[in-house]
Amino acid sequence: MLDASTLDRNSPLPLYYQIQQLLLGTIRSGALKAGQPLPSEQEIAAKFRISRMTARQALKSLGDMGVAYSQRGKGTFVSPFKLEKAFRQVLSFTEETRAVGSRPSSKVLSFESFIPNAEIAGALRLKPKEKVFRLSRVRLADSLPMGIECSHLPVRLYPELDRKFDPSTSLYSALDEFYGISVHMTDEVVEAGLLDAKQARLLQASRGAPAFVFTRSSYVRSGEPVEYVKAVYRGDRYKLVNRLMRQDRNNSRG
Amino acid sequence: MLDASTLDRNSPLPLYYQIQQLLLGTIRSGALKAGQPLPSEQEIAAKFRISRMTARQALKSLGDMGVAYSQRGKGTFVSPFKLEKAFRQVLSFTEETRAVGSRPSSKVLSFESFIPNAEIAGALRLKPKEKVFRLSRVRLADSLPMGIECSHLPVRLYPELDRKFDPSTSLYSALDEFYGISVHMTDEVVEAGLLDAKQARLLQASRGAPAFVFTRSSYVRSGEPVEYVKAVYRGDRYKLVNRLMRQDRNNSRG
DNA sequence: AAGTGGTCTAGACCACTCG
DNA sequence: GAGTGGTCTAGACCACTTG
Repeated sequence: MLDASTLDRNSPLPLYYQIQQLLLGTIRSGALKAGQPLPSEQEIAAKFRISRMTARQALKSLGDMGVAYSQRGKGTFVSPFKLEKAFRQVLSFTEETRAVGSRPSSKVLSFESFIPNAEIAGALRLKPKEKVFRLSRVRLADSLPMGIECSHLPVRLYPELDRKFDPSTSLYSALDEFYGISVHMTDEVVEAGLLDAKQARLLQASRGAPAFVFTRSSYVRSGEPVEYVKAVYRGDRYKLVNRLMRQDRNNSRG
Repeated sequence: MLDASTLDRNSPLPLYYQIQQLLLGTIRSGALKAGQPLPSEQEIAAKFRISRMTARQALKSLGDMGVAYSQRGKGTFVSPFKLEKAFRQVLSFTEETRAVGSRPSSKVLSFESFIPNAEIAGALRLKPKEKVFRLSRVRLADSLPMGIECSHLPVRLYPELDRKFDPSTSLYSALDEFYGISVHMTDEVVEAGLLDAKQARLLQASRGAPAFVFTRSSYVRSGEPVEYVKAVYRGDRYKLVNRLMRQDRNNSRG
């Protein structure tokens, strides 16, 4: 396995990345378990006949991914934390629901364009009288109503979205596919609240039942806001799972 | 500013880190704004008379911190996202409260050791009949009750904690100082619920008011669990602020 | 003393972007 | 074509950990 012949020097994939994938494979296969040492930088460099800096880059990339961690003088070890699970990323309802093994679906309540109020216009940094699409949907997992989501999307960024987007599919996929806009970051505020009468009816729950209230602003890498969401989820069917890391002292000493 | 003389080659701090700090300073001072280009790798290397790889490491570290991002062929730019704020890290109540400019305090409800139930013992991976400390506190910000926290800590890891720890100080600081144990990661489950009669009384709120219910397991880097917390927070005084990043394609192509 | 990761050098070739 | 970041080399010295 750890052999120079397994590397393809003509591949467009960099050498460090090919090695990263090999090491990732041995970890995922279970051959290397949590806490066990990975091959050292010197060992990798020798076996693959590459420079130590390249071997180091492969191990470093595993560290950046959270799959391994290094200790000076000791070695590099498999991290006990599987961040493939439970790490909270920007996920659409579709992705999130599939990730837990359920089947996502939607019931569209409304899909229209209009000039929004100051809260929405401010969050999306709209010009005066600029329009947005508003897409309101009940979200279901395995046909059980989970929550109500109300997305606001600037018409300027998504011309003819109402004709191009099939609401039975993932909104994020459509935005990426049709407009080349992919969300890089989302800021989310979560509040604890109670369902009002209308929400309770749509979610087939009791009025006054506990609920999560989400307000989300999403941005592309340049910082431009591209979506503003208000959502209410049933407190009895929805849990938040967060993984929080302590500040890493590597790059911010002191 | 960008001058070889500003680097200290005898410092124990690495050169790339000194450069990182200089660049961070120009960004924090506002001299370099979101979206503007940082000096290129070649430029930094020339001005500081260091190798390009070292200049690259400085820029890379800013990228890892989320302060900047690089585009092949174009340059490295200041990220529009200030992750110094709102990025959700492992923070104690003390740290979190101070971060928003309020004064944290606590009222200790109980502090005792006992053999816990299966839920707690399982989360902390205790041996049969192994004891834990349980520290129950009402948490206050500027003297307003915010929530009730109930920490469980294995006695094995923290001998004589009940004598060493001053409950008016930060628990995390004490664990680090007295036992060299520093939390690396926390998995958190958040549920939406309602205050029961006892909780409402302790929090000076109404029974049935909306609330957050937290269950947190904290680990050191090796994966060993070191704390298990159950907490209830007032829904009207507490908000969760999360920052979610979309999966980065850098180190996990495909 | 031997092995480990952390830093650093002085080059090199490449793919990409932009004018 | 000039400038940028991405990758890679073949060395080097250091601090740290362990037997």
